[in-house]
Amino acid sequence: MAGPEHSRGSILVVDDEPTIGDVVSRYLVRAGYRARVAGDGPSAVQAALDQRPDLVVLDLMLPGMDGLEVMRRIRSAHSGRPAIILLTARGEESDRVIGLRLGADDYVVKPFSPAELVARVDAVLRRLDTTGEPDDELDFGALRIDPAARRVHLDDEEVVLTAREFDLLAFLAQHPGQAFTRSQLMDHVWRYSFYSDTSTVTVHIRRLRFKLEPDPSQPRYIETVWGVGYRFSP
Amino acid sequence: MAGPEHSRGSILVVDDEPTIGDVVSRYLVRAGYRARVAGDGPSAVQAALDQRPDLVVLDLMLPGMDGLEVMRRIRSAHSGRPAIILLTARGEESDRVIGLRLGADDYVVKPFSPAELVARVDAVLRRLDTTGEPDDELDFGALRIDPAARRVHLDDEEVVLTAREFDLLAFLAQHPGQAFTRSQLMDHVWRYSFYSDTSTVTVHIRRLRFKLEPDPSQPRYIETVWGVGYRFSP
DNA sequence: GCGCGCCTGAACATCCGGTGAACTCGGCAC
DNA sequence: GTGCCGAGTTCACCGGATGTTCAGGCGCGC
Repeated sequence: MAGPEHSRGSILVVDDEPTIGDVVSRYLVRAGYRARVAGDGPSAVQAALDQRPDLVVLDLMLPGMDGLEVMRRIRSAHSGRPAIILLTARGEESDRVIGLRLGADDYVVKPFSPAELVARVDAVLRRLDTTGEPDDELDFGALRIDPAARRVHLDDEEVVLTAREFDLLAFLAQHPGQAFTRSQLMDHVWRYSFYSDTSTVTVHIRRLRFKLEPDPSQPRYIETVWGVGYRFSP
Repeated sequence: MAGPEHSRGSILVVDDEPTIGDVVSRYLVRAGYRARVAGDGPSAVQAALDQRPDLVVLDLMLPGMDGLEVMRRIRSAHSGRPAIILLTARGEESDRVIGLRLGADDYVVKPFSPAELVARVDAVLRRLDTTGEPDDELDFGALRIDPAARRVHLDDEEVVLTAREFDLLAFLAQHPGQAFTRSQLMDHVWRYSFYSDTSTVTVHIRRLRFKLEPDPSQPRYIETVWGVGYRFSP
């Protein structure tokens, strides 16, 4: 789509080996992305917060901080945000599995070719389409949602939501009227590639209703779509 | 929650090594899918046409026909229908990249564990989810059907339908004027491979008519096609 | 007028979402 | 390090919503 001038998305590459980070980022730039490199865990977390990338390419073998730990921090800082592709060494089967459970969007086994990585990045971002939802404030009269500030107001009163609660509400509200299955919500809000149990969604919906709805047993904003899932009604 | 549902989808496994095909299909069946195995390219293409699987697990190394060629044929046969997961040997990296470019949904590198493959299958199918028609709103004047919201309006009045009722109506309306047998409706709406009794369809049609038709005994939208089944007339 | 197929009503079986509560895990204060 | 706390997850239970079955009667097409 957009030419090389207007970037296709911003990507953070985390690898302790400068050569790899360098080559990879160069390929990504050539493919039309904006790319940054971080060489260790702490600076990766920092960069993720500053830069707000759309995707992070993360080497699991990092000095100082475990790669999975980095991933968890990035995710928990802003629970839904960047997609993550893990780089794993051959045979780290357990790491792979753990990584995917923690919600990596994909992984690439080393050694890999830069072309393959780029293809993976393309695939993941294509699948997630929306290169990040817009951060415009959502105004539904009594209910106002500010994605940038991550605040919600109901009748000018602030409603304090947890990270997941906010992400869930924001996602639903960004697609008003559309019905989603619990699995879809898991995909978009939790970013889990593999889920065990969708009842987590149910519970979070309940808490949202408890905090938001005038009468939680008679929801006005978050409707149940029986046999399907939920729908936000403005 | 993911209990022993009806069937989660139909899968075609293509591998020239009987052992692999066998093990994989067994795991898939245990995970709740219907699975078929094909041992070579031509029969894979044939099976894909007959069976219309939701997903194809395709070994790239096939005797007789190149795996990528098989993939192309399957894809071109019916437009983009089945999702495709490629099995590739380590190091066949160019194939993998080409595969992804050609529109494979994922690939798994051999050797892989069956559990991992199943997880991948889950992920791909859930990601695509839609398992069906586009979400465009259907407008027939007084009757409007919104698949995304899963809502139906009749003369600007919302008609509340259950999940099955909605699916049935949406399917019929997506093929206006076309007559379907009860078995076909079972196939498409219920996704059963084997059904004992098609009278379920009859009952659901009745309820739909009751909710939709101005005069349910004189149906306007859902016509009976004697000796065949039903037809939606816009 | 006949027979098959469709409609009807209601009973029956099943599923699903809401709920409360327990449990895990990290973060934080001490 | 220890222990508390909050967020997130998991689980079992329950009641109502939903889906299925069935027998009888009616209507359609021949």
